[in-house]
Amino acid sequence: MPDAALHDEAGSKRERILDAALELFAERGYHGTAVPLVASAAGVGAGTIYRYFESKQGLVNELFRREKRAVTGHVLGSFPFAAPPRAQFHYFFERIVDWARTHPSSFQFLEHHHHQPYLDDASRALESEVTEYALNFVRMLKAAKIARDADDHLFLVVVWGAIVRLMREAWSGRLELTDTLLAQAEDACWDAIEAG
Amino acid sequence: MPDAALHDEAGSKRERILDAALELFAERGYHGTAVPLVASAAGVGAGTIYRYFESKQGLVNELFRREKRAVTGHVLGSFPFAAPPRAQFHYFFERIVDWARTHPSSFQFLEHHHHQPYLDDASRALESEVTEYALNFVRMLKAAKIARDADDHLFLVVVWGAIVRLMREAWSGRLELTDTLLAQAEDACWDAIEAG
DNA sequence: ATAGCCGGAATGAATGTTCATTCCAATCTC
DNA sequence: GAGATTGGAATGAACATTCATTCCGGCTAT
Repeated sequence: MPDAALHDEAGSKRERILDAALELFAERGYHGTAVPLVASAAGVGAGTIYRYFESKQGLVNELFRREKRAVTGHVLGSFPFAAPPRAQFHYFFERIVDWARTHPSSFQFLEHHHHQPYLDDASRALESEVTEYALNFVRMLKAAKIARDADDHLFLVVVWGAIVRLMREAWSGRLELTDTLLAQAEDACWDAIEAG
Repeated sequence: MPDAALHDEAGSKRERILDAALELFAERGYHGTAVPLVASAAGVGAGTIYRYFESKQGLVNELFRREKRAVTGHVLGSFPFAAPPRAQFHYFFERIVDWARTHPSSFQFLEHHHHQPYLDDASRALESEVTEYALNFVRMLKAAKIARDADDHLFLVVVWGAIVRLMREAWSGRLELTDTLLAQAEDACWDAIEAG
C-alpha cells in the first residue's frame, strides 16, 4: 500500500491547484481567470478547488502568501547581514533577479497582485512585514552616511520600480537580460541610492 | 436654432462615456469593469455605448489612444529641445509628474493597460512611437558622453520604473509627494543615468 | 403658423453566454 | 461497508451585447 504516495497525492493536489492558479493569475490577472479554467489546468474537477479553498478570493490570498514567503525566503534565507553594505545590496539584487528569472510566474503574480483590493488583512500584513526589512536596510545605509539624505521610501521606490520594470521588459521579449545588462542595472540602482 | 449646442451634446456624450470608462478601468481594471457600470457612471443607457464604440475592447483601445496622446502632448507639446540635457530631463520629469498628479486616473489607466493582450495594433504602434522619443533622448545623452555606457533601454526601465512606482505609492497614500521628495527622486534618477 | 410626420439617436429590457459556487452520484480508502 | 473524496453537471448571478421601442428636433403641407 503506497501510504506515503497517498499523502503525497493529497498534498500534491492542493499544490497542483496553487501551481496552476499561479500560472494563470500571473498571465491573465485575477478577474481574467475563471475558476473552472484553474481546475482543468490543475487536472482536477471544479468542485475540488472548493474542498481546498474557501473561494476564489481565498485561493488568491493563500497563493499570494505562499509566493511572498517563497521570495522572501530566497532572498533572506542566507542573507549576509555581516557583509559590507554594497555587498549586501549586490546580494539582494542578485537574489531577487535570480528569483524573477527562475520563477517568472511567481514574480509576475506578486507584482500584478500587489495591493489589490481582494487581498485580505493577512496578505497585507505579510506585505508590510517584508517592506520593513527593506526599510531597515535603507535606514542602516542612511545612518552610515552611505545613502543620500532622502525619504526612506524613495529608495525602495526607485530600486524596486527599476527591477520590476526590468523583469517585465525581459519577460515580454523587449530586453535581453545579459550579465552585462544586469550589472549595469545594479550599478545604476546603487548610484541612485548613494550619497552624491 | 441651437445648432452648435446640438453638436456639443452629441460630442460630449461620447466624451462622457470615455471619461467614465477612464475612471473605472483605472480603478478596477479591464476585466473588473462591467459595461453597464460604465454606462450608468456616464449617465447613458447601456446600449448607447455601442452606438459610439464597437465593443468593450474597442472602447478600451480608443480610450488608451486618447490618453496616450494626451500625456504625450503634455510632455512634448512645448519641449525645450534646445535646452541643455539636464534641463531637458528636468522638464520631462516635471511634466510627467505634473500629468500624473493632475490626471491620476489617466496615468494609472495607461500604466495598468500597458502591453495588455486586448490592445490592438494601432494602440501598440502608438506605444512604440512614444517609446522612440525617449530612446532618441537617451541616444543623444550617450552620444554626448553624459549618460553611462549601457543598453539604451536600461535608462527607460530605471527612470520610468521609478516614476510609476512613485506615483502608485503616492496615489495609495503610502507616500506624500512633497516638492522636496520629487526633487530627490529626480536627482536619484539622473544619477542612475549619468556616467560614473 | 402649426399640426403632423419623419429619421436618426437613445434607451433599457431581453438574450445568450460565462462565471463562481454548489451538489451529489460514483469512486476511492481502510 | 462506512466515511471521506472526487469530478463534473447543475445552478443562479452577472456579464457583454442586441434590438424593439421611445423620444425629439426639424421639416412639410396646409
